[in-house]
Amino acid sequence: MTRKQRYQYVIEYFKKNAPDAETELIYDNPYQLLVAVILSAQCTDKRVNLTTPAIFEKFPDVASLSQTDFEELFPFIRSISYPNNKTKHLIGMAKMVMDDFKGEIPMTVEELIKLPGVGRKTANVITSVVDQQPNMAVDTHVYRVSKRIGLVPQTASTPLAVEKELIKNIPTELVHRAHHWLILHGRYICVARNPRCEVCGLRKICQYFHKLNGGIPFD
DNA sequence: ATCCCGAGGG
DNA sequence: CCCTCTGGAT
Repeated sequence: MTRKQRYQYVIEYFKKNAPDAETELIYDNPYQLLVAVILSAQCTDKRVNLTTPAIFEKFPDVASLSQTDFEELFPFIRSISYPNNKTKHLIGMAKMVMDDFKGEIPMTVEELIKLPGVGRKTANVITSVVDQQPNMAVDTHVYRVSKRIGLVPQTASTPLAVEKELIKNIPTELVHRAHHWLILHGRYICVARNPRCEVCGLRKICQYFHKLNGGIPFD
């Protein structure tokens, strides 16, 4: 099976069997989305949603967030992974937006990754969701699933390499939906440990499944 | 007990 | 490339 055929198969599958999201990050504007995504590392959306309302009430915009300090913000972040780092990142991010970007959250990947706490994955989320740019955020789910089902060569060993490969092969108009599909498939079916291959409609073309089963297809 | 929905730093 | 940060989910 060629790579192109593989993509066609996977896209057709997801078009017919789009996974449903149980929880999504809750936000009203780009500022809130940026804060939520920074907080989401190694943490469920559900838990992030539990903490953000209080943060958004106390700090309704970048300007107010830029004026707080560690002691004031930390309690809001306390129950999320890496609270020390994330508290510093949020304040640093807000200060830089005020000082270097005139209080407006920048909307290019190159500018966004200059912000503390914002790496390539976060920058791709912001630009694609807020500005509909055809960017692919490669988090651990997208990375794992893409490699398992063979959308990218096994030699693609970094998130950036996987991102380039996916962007090269997925039609621009489908990038946003494909991102969603891969995330949710990874979150609910193709989980890191003990993937639920028995309920996965992609196992027929899945290299990882075949490897787990000694190269013998399930059906 | 062990793993996990990134980023920064050495 | 490796390590660290960390609480919560399971």
